Amino acid sequence: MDKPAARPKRTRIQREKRELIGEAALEVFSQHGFRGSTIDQIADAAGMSKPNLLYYFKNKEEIFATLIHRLMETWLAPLREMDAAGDPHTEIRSYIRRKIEMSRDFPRESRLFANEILQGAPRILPLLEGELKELVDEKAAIIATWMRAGRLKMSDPYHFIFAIWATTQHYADFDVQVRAVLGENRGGEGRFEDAARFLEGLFLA
Amino acid sequence: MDKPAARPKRTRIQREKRELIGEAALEVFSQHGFRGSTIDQIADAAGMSKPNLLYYFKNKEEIFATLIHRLMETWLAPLREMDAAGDPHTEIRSYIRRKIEMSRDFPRESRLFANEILQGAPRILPLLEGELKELVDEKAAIIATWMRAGRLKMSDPYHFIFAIWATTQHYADFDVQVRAVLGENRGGEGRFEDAARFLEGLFLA
DNA sequence: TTAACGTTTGTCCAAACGGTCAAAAATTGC
DNA sequence: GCAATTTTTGACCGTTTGGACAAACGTTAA
Repeated sequence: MDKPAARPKRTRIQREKRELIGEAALEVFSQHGFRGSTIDQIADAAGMSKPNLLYYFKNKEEIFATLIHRLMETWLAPLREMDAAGDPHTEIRSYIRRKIEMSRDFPRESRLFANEILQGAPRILPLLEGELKELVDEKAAIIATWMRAGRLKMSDPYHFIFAIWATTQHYADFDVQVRAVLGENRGGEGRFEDAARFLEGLFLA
Repeated sequence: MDKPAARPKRTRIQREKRELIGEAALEVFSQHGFRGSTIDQIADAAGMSKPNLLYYFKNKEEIFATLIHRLMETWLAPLREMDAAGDPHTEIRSYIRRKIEMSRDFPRESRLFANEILQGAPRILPLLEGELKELVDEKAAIIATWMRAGRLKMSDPYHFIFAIWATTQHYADFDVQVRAVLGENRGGEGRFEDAARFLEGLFLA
């Protein structure tokens, strides 16, 4: 078994700077992808020189890996909260709400994640096959129970979850397209609220 | 007004080679994105030398632009076919079918497109605001008519279309994740058929 | 045969990029 | 105040990359 690579003790400055770099890297990576981003761009965005940045992260890969692994937790949190003991409609509704809010408030994170998956998830495939699959298996089972009990319209719980992911994240990942199509009038901030209402209707018919 | 840049007359070899390069470029670009792909990779995939490739396309940008513009037509075709005179349920069902089939049969095209949008659609934004918006406006109006006539469940026609896009394309763009979650048993080719059935149920409830 | 034209390649270049290093500057602990 | 340690930087290096170019090769038709 691998030890979890004893976390190096860090100074206050190190913690702060790594945080600052993470924020800058999120901005840059989410806009240009891994290969499209340069260390210089990230260093600029973080207000420091390239060698200085490389004092805190040993290379570009490590910045990206740190970012995306931290992101996975945030990303799965809403699904984790889905409670077997709760009311099905309420649970699904608030899951959709939370996911739409994440698309509205953290579009960069969503795009970073989408980018990684699009490229074949080279860095997080094990997490998808392990942690994510287990979580989805668990929640799909709950949803299946709800459906069998007649408390939710019958359908395939896995594809049900996929559909919620796809539709909610669409508003972050394909934001440009959504705004282009909605145009001036309806493309404002209200689009997230409209989307949320539409999706509740769709999934809780 | 701009003239449409009088198309240069091409020899048979030029047409064939440009086609060959397009196919190779689709393979490479859809896997690594624009910045992540090199002209050398594309040339290799097309079985020719880099200078040879650059004899047919003046630079990397032109290869990509040609690809994505050609792609747009294919991509919008299914929506174009939606017929106001047809039966609403039949029309929607076959639209979903066609879109799922495209995800299954042309995942590279889907990913290339997703990549472009994710980066902010730098090369096709005008098309999204023009041609695409017009098409969607037209079809959303048809759907709205169907809804008002009680022939389709009432909802927001724009978000209805977005949801179909998001869910169907999800099976191409997030394929790795879908397969990771479904696992060995259900992750086989049958997943597209399962998805199609699920989505018909979802959208035509 | 040869001139004209289309195609292919080896070689080369400048810029961009990821990353190193040693030395300077700032901070911390005593 | 001073030594030890941490942080920051300018200069530098090797590699990759997009692209240019001229020369060679092939094809066609008078």
